[in-house]
Amino acid sequence: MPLLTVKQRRQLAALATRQRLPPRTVVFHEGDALSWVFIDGDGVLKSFRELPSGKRRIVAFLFPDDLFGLAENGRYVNTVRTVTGATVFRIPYQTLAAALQRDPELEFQFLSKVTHELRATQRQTLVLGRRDAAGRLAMFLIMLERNMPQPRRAGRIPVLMSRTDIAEYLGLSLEAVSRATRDLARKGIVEFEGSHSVRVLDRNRFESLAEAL
Amino acid sequence: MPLLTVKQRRQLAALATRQRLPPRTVVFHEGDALSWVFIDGDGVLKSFRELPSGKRRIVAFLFPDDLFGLAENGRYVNTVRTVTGATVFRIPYQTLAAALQRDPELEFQFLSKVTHELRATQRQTLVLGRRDAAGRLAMFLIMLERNMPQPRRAGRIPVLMSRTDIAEYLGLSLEAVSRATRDLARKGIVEFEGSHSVRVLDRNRFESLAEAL
DNA sequence: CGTAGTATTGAAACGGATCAATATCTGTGG
DNA sequence: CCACAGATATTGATCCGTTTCAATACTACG
Repeated sequence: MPLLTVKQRRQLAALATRQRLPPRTVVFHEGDALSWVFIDGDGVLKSFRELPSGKRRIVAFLFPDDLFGLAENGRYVNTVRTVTGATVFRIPYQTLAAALQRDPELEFQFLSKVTHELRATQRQTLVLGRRDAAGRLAMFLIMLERNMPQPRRAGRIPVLMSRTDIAEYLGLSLEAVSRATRDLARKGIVEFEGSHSVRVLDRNRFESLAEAL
Repeated sequence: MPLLTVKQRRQLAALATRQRLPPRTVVFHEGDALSWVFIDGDGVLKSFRELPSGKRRIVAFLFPDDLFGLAENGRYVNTVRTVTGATVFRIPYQTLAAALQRDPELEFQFLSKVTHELRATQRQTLVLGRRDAAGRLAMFLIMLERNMPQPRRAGRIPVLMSRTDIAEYLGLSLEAVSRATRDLARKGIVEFEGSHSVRVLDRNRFESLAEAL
């Protein structure tokens, strides 16, 4: 997933409004009328659904350049909320639809982005198919590593979200996530520096655990 | 998801090759070089991945009008194989890419299709997030019902795939699927007529079970 | 009609959920 | 700057459902 090209940025800038959002800000709610489509310029957000039982399932974490604002029948499908502070680009849906009809190249960028989201979601179904908490966590950490901004310092992965968020994403209880982190550390595969930074100690075992199932 | 319009069919017909495939035919393998993009015209297919452990995870079932042939770095991401006999439309990737650059309206149809696949995959993550086999199965059956061809005869849902396929899709063991079907039947929620057709007996309990988690 | 794949059922063990108690972190106001 | 409160995280003990292993039944196709 390359960053946006200069040209794309220019095209988008003409259509979009840039917006700075503090942490824990709701961008839109599930069921709201579709009015804008968004691109994450910077920061992490989560896209989730509230279930009838009161539980919450995070469908995706959104990283820079990710497209979001998926709708069905004119209504957003998920709620989106910032995790960290974030900058988003907001494009009125009607404006976007019109621009896409006019500009096939721009449209192709959007097609690529949606395809990218599709691949990411398919990968998540693989994660959720696993039965073991430690394996799911390892896959999650690798996903974070892939989405890490530039300076990837030797095996140090920043974990911007809470344990609860991770649990809701991995389909595990908070406790299971906590225990899985402890287990990975105990086995000497990773090391936690505070609860929001991980360092990979044994890359081989880390990756083979992730690819195990 | 509406069927293709007459116009779309005409556009596609100009680009695509129609192909009739017997049951259990591999369309392409994970890792093969991307050469065509496909649309299911008729019949059911499965898109899956072989895991290092030898296990298999079905990422999606494909129903009429579904687009498939997702690739990354020029290689297919999943293996696709027919479940029933099927008719597929096969479009050379290069031809398609060129056509999309020329025809924004056609491109928009593809954008819609990919978006549709994305929604479907997100729904599946919700299914996989559940812990109870019976609930997952109920959601699966409702998904089948939604994708059923025209003549939806009073609560009778044809189940074209094997128990094993269902298990690989739901992230359960074969045995768990078997027991879940038995449980749904025992509770009088559905009734099986042979193992490849279900009749919904108690629509209310059926749907509330599916929406439970 | 037989055989190979497919499905069902039972018994036991494992792993995660849940409940509950305690610990740690974060941000706010005194 | 420190103390406090609320949220977040860790750890322990028990329970429950699914996996696994194993044996048997079904069914579809040649």
